Amino acid sequence: MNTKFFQNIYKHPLITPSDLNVIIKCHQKVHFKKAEFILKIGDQANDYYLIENGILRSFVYDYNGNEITTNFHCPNDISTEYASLFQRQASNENIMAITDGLAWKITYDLFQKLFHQNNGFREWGRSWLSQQLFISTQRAIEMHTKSAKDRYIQLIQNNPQIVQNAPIKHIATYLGITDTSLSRIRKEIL
Amino acid sequence: MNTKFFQNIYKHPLITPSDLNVIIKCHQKVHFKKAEFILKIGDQANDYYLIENGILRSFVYDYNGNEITTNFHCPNDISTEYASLFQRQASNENIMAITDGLAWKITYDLFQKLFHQNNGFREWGRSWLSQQLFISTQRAIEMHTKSAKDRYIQLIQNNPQIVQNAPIKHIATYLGITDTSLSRIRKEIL
DNA sequence: GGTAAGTCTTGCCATATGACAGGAAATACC
DNA sequence: GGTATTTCCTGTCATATGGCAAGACTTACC
Repeated sequence: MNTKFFQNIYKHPLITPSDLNVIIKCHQKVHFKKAEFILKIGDQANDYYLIENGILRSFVYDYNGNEITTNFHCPNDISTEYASLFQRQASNENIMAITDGLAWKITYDLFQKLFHQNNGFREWGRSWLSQQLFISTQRAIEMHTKSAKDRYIQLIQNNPQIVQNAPIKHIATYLGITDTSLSRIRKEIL
Repeated sequence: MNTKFFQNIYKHPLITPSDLNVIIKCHQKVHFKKAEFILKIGDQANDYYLIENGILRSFVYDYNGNEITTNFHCPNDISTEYASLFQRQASNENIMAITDGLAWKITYDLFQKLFHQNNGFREWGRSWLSQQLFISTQRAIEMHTKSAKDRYIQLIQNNPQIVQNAPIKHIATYLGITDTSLSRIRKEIL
């Protein structure tokens, strides 16, 4: 059990070391394999995953049935479908592994218990949600203030592991373009 | 004091009528005027607003200094900058009134108090945040799966009040296009 | 090792949107 | 009421990206 790993994710001034121990105990080790589904559209998310290594990807389908990658989840990220987990609804996203990997999952019930029992965890939870909201808003803004090329360069700089491991077609839809265009952008960058 | 108004916003199975009364008492009436700043970039958000009537708009600046509208806030919406309010940081968005209006605000301290004292309010809060996150994600997806024209038509259908009250340039940046293009789209739709 | 399946690149042409600038129309202001 | 300001529309041309299809290349599999 790698305490540093959890410490890094559950970082909040109100979470004490003994809180952290309680929190850690609520997690369960999970190995995942490339191409494995972690969550399917229509199912209810029952847990969230702290990724220790490997990469996940969440995606939806557009009106033509094409996969649109909405997010990549890398080591030290938390992966889940918020609306499904926290509002107990059917998921509207798929989550699938694009590499083999290792994660720690926590169930909704245990999350719920911690959330109500532990003040620090509660604050952390709210802060994390609002942080995710901020990231999501930023992304929406960059989707139309930056060119596809700039967004790709930014991805290379911030998440080289994604660029190295994910197939071009998934990166392309994440960037909001076709694989054809991304291929041209790559050529241009060289 | 319009109870129905609050009831509609603070709708959650775990919020009892007496909870609701406590919650309502924490709010304070605020009138706002067209072009008034509710929040400025760099300031810390200290409250959130339940809008009873009128429209607010939040916006950022792109790398060229142009205003980009990130959101409109209509009657029965809650308006704030989440990251600033909940993570006690400087805001990275401006919020400005585009019409005169009336809102009810609640301060961070009172929100915080309710959040820790009241189970139903806490659940509502988390549910609301994850709902916002869902909306934000949906918007990011639609920004590249739908054409600007479709997004505009959708806006007309879902939020006619915005189309009627906001100047074209603000609607355009919200849709991710220029006012020139929006003008052409409007012409085409007729 | 050979076939099949999937992945990436490239060429051609179409289209949506942007940049800029001029003008019309509406609105604000003294 | 008249000037200034803002808002909106429109024309021309440039550019980014898409759609489609062919081919090269890689990977998986029996």
